[in-house]
Amino acid sequence: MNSPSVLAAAYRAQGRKLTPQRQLIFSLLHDNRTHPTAEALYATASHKMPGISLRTVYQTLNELAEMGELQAIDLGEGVTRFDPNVDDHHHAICNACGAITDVHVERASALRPKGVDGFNVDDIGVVFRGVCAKCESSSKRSPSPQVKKKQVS
Amino acid sequence: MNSPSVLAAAYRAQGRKLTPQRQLIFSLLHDNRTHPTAEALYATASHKMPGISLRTVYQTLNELAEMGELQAIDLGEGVTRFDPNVDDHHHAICNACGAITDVHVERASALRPKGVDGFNVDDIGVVFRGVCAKCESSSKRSPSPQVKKKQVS
DNA sequence: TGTTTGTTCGCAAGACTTGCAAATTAGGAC
DNA sequence: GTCCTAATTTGCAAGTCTTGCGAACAAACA
Repeated sequence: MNSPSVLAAAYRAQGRKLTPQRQLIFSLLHDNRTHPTAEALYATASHKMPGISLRTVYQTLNELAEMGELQAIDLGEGVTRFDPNVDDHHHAICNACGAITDVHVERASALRPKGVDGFNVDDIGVVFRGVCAKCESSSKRSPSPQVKKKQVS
Repeated sequence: MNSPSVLAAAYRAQGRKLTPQRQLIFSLLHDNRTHPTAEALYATASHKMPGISLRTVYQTLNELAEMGELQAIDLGEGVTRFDPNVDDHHHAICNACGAITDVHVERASALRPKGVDGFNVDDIGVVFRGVCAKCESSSKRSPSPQVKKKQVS
């Protein structure tokens, strides 16, 4: 995602207005690697700007996604998460703590589906599920499950 | 997924009852490659057994998923789909017609996430998005978009 | 400062799934 | 074949996440 100032310019260039709400959301998203949900961003935003509405957060996130400034991702949790990282990347999800990490996968773009003829691939998504280093080490003392149901496959 | 008769035995072995509703669902799922949603199965089931409830369909599907007889998959459409194919496989989704196809991916299990240390991979899911052969050829005459938002990445 | 749009906000509504309690029934005993 | 008991099925209400809508508001610009 571009920096808040670049986004501000992009918004103006498109005839969109630069409101305090939008600017706040830009800043909260900048360099954010937590893959927040709209609710999570709303919680943080409310802290800095009491009164901002969840509706506005959703709206701004959708705008940014449409503009290609961020990626809306759905990992099968029932909620949409937003990722400011729009470079080519994939995700690793910890089954214990739920943390989502952006990862690179070598030669991922070279993967091809077998068993289906003439399928024209536009996009490839790889999702790793497992246990992150932090949970791996702490689980030696206290296991902490956290996943509800089988997801993306 | 096992055959209806094997499932029947498995159910009895677990002290579960073999109801007509369950048997019907077993048969509808057998060799089903459409990745149906609960609603879709309910529609078909209702046809053969008027009065069956959507609640029962959901319940039975969840049971089967827990038993490992089928896989609940969420491709980010907002609905859960069920796949009787529990072998190691991945999915190709047509952005035009929405069809979901089971596919194999060579060396998929050898993929590793880069950029995250000590992540212990349990499961890898690959999703291909693009246009299937059928839509590819028909689009030469009539384009037919169908996707709402960006999904699994 | 005034005007014009684009925005924000709050609430209702929509889609999908599950919780719950009452009515029903499969499966085993007699 | 008849009973009994625990598992199931049902229908409805409730819960979660996200969007539609209309009124009030404010950024951008003359």
